[in-house]
Amino acid sequence: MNKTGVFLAGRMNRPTTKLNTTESSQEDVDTDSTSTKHFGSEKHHNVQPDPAGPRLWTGFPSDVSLPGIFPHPHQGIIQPTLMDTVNLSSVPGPSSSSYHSSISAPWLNNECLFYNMMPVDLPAPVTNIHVAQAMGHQQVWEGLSEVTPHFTQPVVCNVYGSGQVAAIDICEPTFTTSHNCSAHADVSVLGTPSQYYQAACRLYESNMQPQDPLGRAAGTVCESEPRKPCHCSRSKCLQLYCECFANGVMCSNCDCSNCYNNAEHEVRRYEAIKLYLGRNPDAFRPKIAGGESGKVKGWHIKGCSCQRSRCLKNYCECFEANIKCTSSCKCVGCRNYDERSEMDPIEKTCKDKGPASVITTAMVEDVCNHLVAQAEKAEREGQSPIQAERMVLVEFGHCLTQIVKSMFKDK
DNA sequence: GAGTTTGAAACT
DNA sequence: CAGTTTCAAACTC
Repeated sequence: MNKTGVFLAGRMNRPTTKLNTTESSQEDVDTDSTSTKHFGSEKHHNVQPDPAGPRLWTGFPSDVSLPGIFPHPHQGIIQPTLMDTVNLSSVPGPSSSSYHSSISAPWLNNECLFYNMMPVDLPAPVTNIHVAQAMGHQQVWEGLSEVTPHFTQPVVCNVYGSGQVAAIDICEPTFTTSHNCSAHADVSVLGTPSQYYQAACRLYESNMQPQDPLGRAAGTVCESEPRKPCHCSRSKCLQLYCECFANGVMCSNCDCSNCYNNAEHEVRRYEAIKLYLGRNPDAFRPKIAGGESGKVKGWHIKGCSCQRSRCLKNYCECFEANIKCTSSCKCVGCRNYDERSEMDPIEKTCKDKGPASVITTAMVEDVCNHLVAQAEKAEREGQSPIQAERMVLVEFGHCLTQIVKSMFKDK
């Protein structure tokens, strides 16, 4: 069971492969075979490699000039007008869902994005710009948070079947409106899948560390705060059952057996990470939104599903996180509700509640804290008033997104 | 410490 | 998407 600080499981993009950590299938998850499988091999995705190379993107072609778009090969700007020109749903490919299998809208921190792409039949010439477009368009697709292109984190982009991957470190994001956004991108092609894994994991690890008051609670193997050891025996600590793995932490001083969540099993660990990110880009995100600042405790984005504990025992993720259940929860007979919010006095259930019970006072306080924190951050950094305002607005957008997701998750 | 209960994750 | 199984943490004795 995952507990406080464990990560959000949101919209699923289930692959056809399953994560199998049993002994009988260990080899399936090992080295080359899985690299091929998880990188969308021809076999797995029924896509034949293009003899001319990847059709979507292999980096910045030296002969492509994009004046005004990418000023130079390592400092690009994603133009807003271009973002609206590509409709991914209309792009032919083996699977429209697998084409843009994973890109997440960052919520609270600078964690790494893993972005997988299938080589599809895009009209030539296809350039890196299409990636930018795809990313921007996907952002628009994903919802409110996604239309705010807060690309503050590195992006690891894998072009399926191409044998090439790229790390995109996008910085200095700016935000104005959902149709007017830009981001500066530093893009470099990494090359082989193994390089991808290494880069992905580096970024994953580095960005899982606590970074700011709005960041996740979990750290990495190098975390400074003590962490409860896991006791996994069957999952090899490579499933989300394992708290360490779910928190993006390598097992250390745990009581687990047959653990693969360590540096000795990097490849397998990366495979698992990538698989879960492929299924769900938010797989390693905190389940508890906000709640890192002061007395405000945040809220459980997905909500609990308790049946018997009445949400009064630590079996309940909300209770254990010391937060109240909301209408996002599917619990029955809940006693862990915010008395300041509307709650069915008879059933004491969090089901089928309106926004009044979704937007709890804790949420409101939390949002306010976040906005203040953002303003203070801007002040510390000596940002201009306009930039400070922008930062606060971006943060507000993030908060709203989470609230909206909570409200409509089960609707 | 062993066994049971619980609910999230994984699977069908 | 609902039902079932698996898993590991929480809990009880």
